[in-house]
Amino acid sequence: MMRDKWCGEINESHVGLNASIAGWVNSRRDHGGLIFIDLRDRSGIVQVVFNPEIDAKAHELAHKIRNEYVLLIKGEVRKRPSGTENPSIPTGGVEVITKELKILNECKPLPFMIEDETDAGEFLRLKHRYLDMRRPLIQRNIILRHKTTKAVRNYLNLNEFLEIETPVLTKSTPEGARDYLVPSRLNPGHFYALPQSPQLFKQILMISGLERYYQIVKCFRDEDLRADRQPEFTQIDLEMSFVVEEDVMRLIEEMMKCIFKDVLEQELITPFIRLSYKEAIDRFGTDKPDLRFSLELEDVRDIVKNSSFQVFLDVLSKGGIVKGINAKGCAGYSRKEIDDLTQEVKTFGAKGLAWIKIKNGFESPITKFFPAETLKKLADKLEAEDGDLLLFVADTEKVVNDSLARLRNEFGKRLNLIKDSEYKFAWITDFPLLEWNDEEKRYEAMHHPFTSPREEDIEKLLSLDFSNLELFTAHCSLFTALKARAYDIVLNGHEIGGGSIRINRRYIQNKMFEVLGISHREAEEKFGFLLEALDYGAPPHGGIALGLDRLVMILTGENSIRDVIAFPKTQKAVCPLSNAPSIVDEKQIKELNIKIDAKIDE
RNA sequence: GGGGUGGUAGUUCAGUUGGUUAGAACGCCGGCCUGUCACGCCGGAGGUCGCGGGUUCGAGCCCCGUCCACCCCGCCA
Repeated sequence: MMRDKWCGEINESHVGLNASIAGWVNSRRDHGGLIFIDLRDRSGIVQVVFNPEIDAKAHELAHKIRNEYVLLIKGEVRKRPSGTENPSIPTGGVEVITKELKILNECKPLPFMIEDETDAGEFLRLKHRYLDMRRPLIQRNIILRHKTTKAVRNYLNLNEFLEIETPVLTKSTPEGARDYLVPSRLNPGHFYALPQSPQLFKQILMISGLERYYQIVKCFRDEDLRADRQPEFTQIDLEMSFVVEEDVMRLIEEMMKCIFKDVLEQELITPFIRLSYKEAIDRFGTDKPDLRFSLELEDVRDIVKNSSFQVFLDVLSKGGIVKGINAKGCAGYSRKEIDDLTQEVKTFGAKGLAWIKIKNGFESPITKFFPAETLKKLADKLEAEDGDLLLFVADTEKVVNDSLARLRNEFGKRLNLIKDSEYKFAWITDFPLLEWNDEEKRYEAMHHPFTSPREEDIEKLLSLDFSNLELFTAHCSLFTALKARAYDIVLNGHEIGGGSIRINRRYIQNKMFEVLGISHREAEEKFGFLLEALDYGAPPHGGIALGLDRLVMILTGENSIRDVIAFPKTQKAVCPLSNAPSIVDEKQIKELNIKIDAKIDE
């Protein structure tokens, strides 16, 4: 080994000893006589001193040292002279007096400075990710991610799970996200798909009798990006046989306990809160509520129907809803501030935002449509006090809930209702089995097509006739009443995972495909191997997949999963470091029997 | 596909009503400096104002288009 100590581990106990350390020059302070250098490696920073009276040669050489030069230093650990200690770093009581300096490599002037509080643009940071990742903050994130996967593996290994790999070159499936496709050279005109998740394979593993499977695995979805969505992302994927919902949820609760203990040294309280999908939507407007604060939505239909406010009445007559939220203490909001909030809800399709300020009475352009008694009831319902701002949205259920859920989160932040370092888990259960897709005019699986309906809904499902569209629509309410054996896990307002108990009987799976409008032939083509496997003694099974990137993002307190991924992509799914994707040689394309039909800017 | 914000020195930004030579800080280069740790002091270099077009006597600034980045909607079982 070139070195025998890490920079960050040097302390008072090493005083008087010789040490070899290596690392990068974090900063230099050249006094002409004495030269100080902060040397950094993964473990931390230690001050190195060059004194011409101790080693004139090293001192001379040290003049040319610049930031991020790579050095090997041999020297003596010394207590710093009294009064020159630096309490702001862990090694601040000591320093290394250089007796031998070796410059292992030089470094050009940097495109941006390497410091935790960098203000460099993100694109630049990603382009030079190797420099960005030298920042202790990013290193901390990467290390924390490692600790998380280590805790996961420890826990699952102890619980008889087997880590099993599944194919990356796999089959395109019709449901779900857009696939990334890989052309097959050996099979002209045929394509693999990169897996959106190992869903089918993990079910096959259960049918194979392997009982408990897990994998920390890359998944791929060719959809547009967000702060918490990358085209390739990592799941903690697991599946178990002979279990019901409760078993999977308990297992994950225990796993989270281990993660929090190992990674954050925190005790989690279990079981986590359980909310039905309906309750989550009713109270918070979303199936991923942030439970660190209350600020709940209130349904005010019954109250506002006693008004002459046509906007509300129209919505109600069309079967829409009206809900409100109380922005505590915001009665002082200006016209512009309310306009900005209105703009915010318009992105969800809301046509407007009704407001009432509580200021020694009711102040609002709409009060004239409301009898005094009705206003009083509204205020009571929203527990309004003097100084509050009441906000209402009237529209379809979806628009109202989406809009107010956003406002709720916004006010959670603005009103400082959210404590950092607080973690609120919840399980969301009792999801509808099906969801109407208005674009395709058909029902879709809310979770995925392999999710089992509730036991008591199976008979209902089987008895229904889906062959004709009219009956289909006539039975609308029946379909939406069907519940899935699915569960999502939510942490601080982020969906960090979801799973279900799967269908393990062929006839039920067949029926599901029928409901989803997937023809017998298509089902055979796309999922035939699973369907067939179901015929050969498929055990009851279920599982879950957790988004590792999102989980680690929350554990590190970051706002984007890009900060917890070593090599993330930009919003256009470009890797600024490698410049992928790129055009390829004509020859490569030809070998794949593919023709490009696109204008390409080189 | 849509909405929003941004793009000026290596970096982060400022740049007035369209008007002379486009500034600051940090970084970089040279010099001085033996207790600094945001070292200090003196001096210096550094610009295709994202790109293309237009309006104008004159554009970093106004208009049109385009590219890129970030946030959001759609989309993401």
